[in-house]
Amino acid sequence: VMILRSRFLDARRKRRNFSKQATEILNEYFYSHLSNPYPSEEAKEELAKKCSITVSQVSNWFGNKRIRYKKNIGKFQEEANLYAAKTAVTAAHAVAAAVQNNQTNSP
Amino acid sequence: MKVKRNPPKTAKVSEYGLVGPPNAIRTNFTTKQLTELEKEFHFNKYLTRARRVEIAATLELNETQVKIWFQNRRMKQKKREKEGLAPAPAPRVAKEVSEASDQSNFTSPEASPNSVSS
DNA sequence: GAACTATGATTGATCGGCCT
DNA sequence: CAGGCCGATCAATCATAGTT
Repeated sequence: VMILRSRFLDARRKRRNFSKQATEILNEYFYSHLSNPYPSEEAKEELAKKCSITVSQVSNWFGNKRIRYKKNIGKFQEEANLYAAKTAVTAAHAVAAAVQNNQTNSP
Repeated sequence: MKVKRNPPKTAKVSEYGLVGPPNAIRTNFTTKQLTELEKEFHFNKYLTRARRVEIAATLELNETQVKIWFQNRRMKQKKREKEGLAPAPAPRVAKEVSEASDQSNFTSPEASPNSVSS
């Protein structure tokens, strides 16, 4: 009878899911840094700005993501591949642009 | 009560090798304990050795638990202060999908501890 | 519309670093 | 050198939003 679960002191816990694009940005960072998914304070601030959320929320997101990812890597495999591919495409575009720029610039 | 990890700062955490101390129970503080701790915190943000011993005895907690509670509590407060002071960047995200993001954020942090024991 | 899942937030506790 | 604090993180859990 001592184990009381009067833990609902969190009236402010009115959570709101992040926008689709915010999640997109966060996942992109997470999967492109999968070997070390620990954004620096600066990186967090940047992400926060891009996602229109607070730095704390970015921290929460990464904290949850890291734990949940390692808890069940399999469940996130699909997602991982998806973002890996996306990053690859982005990189390819960057390379292409660089090449183009190099050609028009070198006599 | 130990969860050995290896959060790499200057290394890689590649394989999240399961660290496995079988025991690691997260003690649940009772409402009374939390109330007392909170009360003490508002009196002093920092504890003296003597006060810590006293509180630990009164609430039936380790000195470590009391110490840690205060540390966490201070961090919590700091976070709150920081959060509550600059939440209104109103960048017109003039793009496609973006629902109304209302943030009734004002300078009113704490709520009242309600203990509605059944 | 209940049952289940996804997800953001909270928090006791640990880790490493720094300071006293 | 021991002990405390800070900052970041973990890990389990809560409560709600979104699915089925």
